Amino acid sequence: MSPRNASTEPAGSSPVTHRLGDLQLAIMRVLWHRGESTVAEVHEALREERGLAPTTVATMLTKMEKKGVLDHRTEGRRFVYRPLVSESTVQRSMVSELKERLFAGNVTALVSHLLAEHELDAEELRRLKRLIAEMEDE
Amino acid sequence: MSPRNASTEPAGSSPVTHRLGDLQLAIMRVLWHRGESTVAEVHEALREERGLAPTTVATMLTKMEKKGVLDHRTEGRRFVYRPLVSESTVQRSMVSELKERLFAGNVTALVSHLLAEHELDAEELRRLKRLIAEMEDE
DNA sequence: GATTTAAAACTACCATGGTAGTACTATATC
DNA sequence: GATATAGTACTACCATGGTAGTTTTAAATC
Repeated sequence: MSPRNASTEPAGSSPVTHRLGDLQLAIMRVLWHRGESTVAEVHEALREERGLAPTTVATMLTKMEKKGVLDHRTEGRRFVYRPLVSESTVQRSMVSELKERLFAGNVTALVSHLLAEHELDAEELRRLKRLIAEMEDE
Repeated sequence: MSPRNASTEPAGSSPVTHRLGDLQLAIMRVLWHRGESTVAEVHEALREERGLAPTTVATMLTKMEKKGVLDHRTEGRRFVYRPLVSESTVQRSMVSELKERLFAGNVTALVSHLLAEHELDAEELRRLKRLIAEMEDE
């Protein structure tokens, strides 16, 4: 149940930008949750929220494999896909990109924006305050 | 010096997603800073960091105008462009999108991620704590 | 062994962002 | 008035994300 799945990070990987589109992210989410999945399983997992053709999912998986964010092995006649980049890596790189592009790299500006424009309730504020406090005494 | 520039927000505008690419953002930044600019001025402003052909900038401006994020008036034979969406609107919509896609809409999760993975120094932490405090007594 | 069938391979589109060359046009200049 | 010129218009390409149909292949079943 540990969120840090270091094994999904290849050692000497190229400086891939890990920028993923919407469907790609949805697919990765499935794989991150399940560890690995066949095309049919991914398709089924996305059925409700997207209702895509199975071939669409398969095509995307192929493209993503070429891109290096996932991998597959063969099991009988099915492909079993597995993520090659961790969720936190993708989060880090996509958040960094946004931070750079939209806030000139200023983390504080981004956090301020979040506090000001994305309503947090009292509970959430308290939780964040605690988090910052923990951050501080380290 | 007020960051809330409501005048750049059209009243009954369509629910445009305000998703901008990298160059588009760079161009908007120029316009946000200068208020308005000719093609040549935008081109010049981006010369150092990008070194694009003038026509590239012009083409992009045309595409962006069709998309509705900016506008132009004619001055002599030059076009003078002006933003139609404010920086904070674009920030809000792009940050929201990322939050949705990557953190299942959970603001706190995103902020936590920022605190954990994007090193803030003591000063920044203090500033954020103050911000949260202000947020709380309102 | 013949046939159904499930799975991947291949191919094809479309939209958008990014990049830029070429064509046109209307001033400014000689 | 002819010409140089500055600016926009038009056209074209490429990459990537998204979507899916058609073809091939190999295994399962009769």
